[in-house]
Amino acid sequence: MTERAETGADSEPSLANDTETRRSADSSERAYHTIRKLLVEFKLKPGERINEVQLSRSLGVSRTPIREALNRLASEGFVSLTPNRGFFIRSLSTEGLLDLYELRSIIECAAFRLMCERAEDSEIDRLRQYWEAIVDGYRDQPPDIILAEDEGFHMLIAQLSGNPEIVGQLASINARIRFIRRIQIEHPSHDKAQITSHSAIVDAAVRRDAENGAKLLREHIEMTVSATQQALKDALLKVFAPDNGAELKRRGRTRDA
Amino acid sequence: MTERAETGADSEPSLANDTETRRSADSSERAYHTIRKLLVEFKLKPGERINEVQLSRSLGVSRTPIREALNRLASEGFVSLTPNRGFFIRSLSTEGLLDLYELRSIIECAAFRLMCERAEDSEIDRLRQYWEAIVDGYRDQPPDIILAEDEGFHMLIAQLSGNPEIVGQLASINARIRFIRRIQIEHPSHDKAQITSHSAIVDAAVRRDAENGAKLLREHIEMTVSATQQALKDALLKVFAPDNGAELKRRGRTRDA
DNA sequence: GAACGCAATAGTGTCGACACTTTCTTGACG
DNA sequence: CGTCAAGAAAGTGTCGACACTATTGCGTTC
Repeated sequence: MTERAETGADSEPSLANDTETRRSADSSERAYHTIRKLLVEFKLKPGERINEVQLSRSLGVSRTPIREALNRLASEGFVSLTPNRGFFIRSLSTEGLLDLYELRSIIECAAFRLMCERAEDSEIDRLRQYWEAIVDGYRDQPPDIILAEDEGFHMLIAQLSGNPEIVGQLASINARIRFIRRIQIEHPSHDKAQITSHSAIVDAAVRRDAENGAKLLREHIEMTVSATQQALKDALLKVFAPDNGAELKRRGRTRDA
Repeated sequence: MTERAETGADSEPSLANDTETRRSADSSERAYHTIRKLLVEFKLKPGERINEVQLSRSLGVSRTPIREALNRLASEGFVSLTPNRGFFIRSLSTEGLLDLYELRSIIECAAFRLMCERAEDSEIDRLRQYWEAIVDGYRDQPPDIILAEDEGFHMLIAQLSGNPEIVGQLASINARIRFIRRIQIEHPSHDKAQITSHSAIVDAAVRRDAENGAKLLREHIEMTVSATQQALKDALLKVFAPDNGAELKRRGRTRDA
């Protein structure tokens, strides 16, 4: 689940992202991942209009797979489509972000409760092991790894809920807030509070203390939300500062991943 | 079925939309709605493979808009896509259905709580009015109307939560279980329990009793789930019985069990 | 007679082209 | 000078065609 291979490795997207629908490494699929990455990394800026021809040149494929990818991204809320004007990058306003985090919190807390009810002991133990295996070196990892590990932790809880719809839904939400999470991780406000939170959550899981665990989880998410808000402001400043983006708008192809 | 587009691509009155991203009445959009309707009405049977060429002939457009629609439907969980074999109609097994209902219950209960916290008095009153306006003739309406009214009731709660992500998510879930709901409405097991449930939920909303209302809502949904399971079995029997369906595949062979 | 392989067919994935719509440019008019 | 309109340019929406993959059907071999 945890989507590795998103950073540099271009050839193997793998990953069943929101449903368990498998896709191969055809152009359409690659386009999907590449564009999503561009969005997540702010290479394509919020509010901007997407030029299909330019994109298709950049990626070296025709417009057909580009449009298929964009349609998919539209269903997932990354971009929006206005009839005869094309796709626009959805600007994630602060309030929109809060809404997403709120939904995430709802779903994760419910997942935790279900996990406490249903999961086997061995599964709960897998959660414990997962966290213990990474907790030591957690802070020393590069941001991408921290991000993946953090996301993996939360996704594992979702999986242990036993409800694949929850897994899919959470995966979709995570994809949309991933760039924010990453920004937050790199921001100075990111500290070890995360670590203690996760450990406490694992403890609650082991004790099958649904009530407490859900509460911890909710607080954990709320905490990161407030930390994230400042990080978001800083990030937006950075993104719209001169000299940063604008590499995709050049006539020539942008070499990418 | 509802409409056919012949050679003349004239301006046609469009079709009702249901989610956030607005689209116009282009082929792609029409294809989306038409195919979704086919799915919802079991005209295309679960598990079946979708033949793009056949479909495009049926709808009188080329494969491109068909594929765009199918991609969208895939993101939403209606169909699945396997790499070089095409789109398949997702068979909603009983357990898959339970998962969906569970997710729905989670989200709706949360929405109710948020509504109790945040909604204006006037908004809560709108919910009350909505229900009171339809409760009298509720049982005498044709199934489609009952379905719409019921769905509208639940969607209104989602809207009053003030979180558009919740609204969108619930709308997507509703679309996927709509055909089941409809079947259940037509089934003898559908009775006035629905009505009393809804009324009690409205009462709780007016009192802003989040805890009680969420509980009622959960029980309400759980109740319909169990009622639905039997209805689903009956419906599947009906669908796979001879002489029904099979109008879209005129010259094909029907070779399944 | 059954398993295997090979040819023929059906079907998806992608492409380039074109029609139609929106946006930009330019020049006339007040 | 600013406004507006007509034409040009850019861009999306859809189409038909073709390459490549999966599947089916047929003939061969054991």
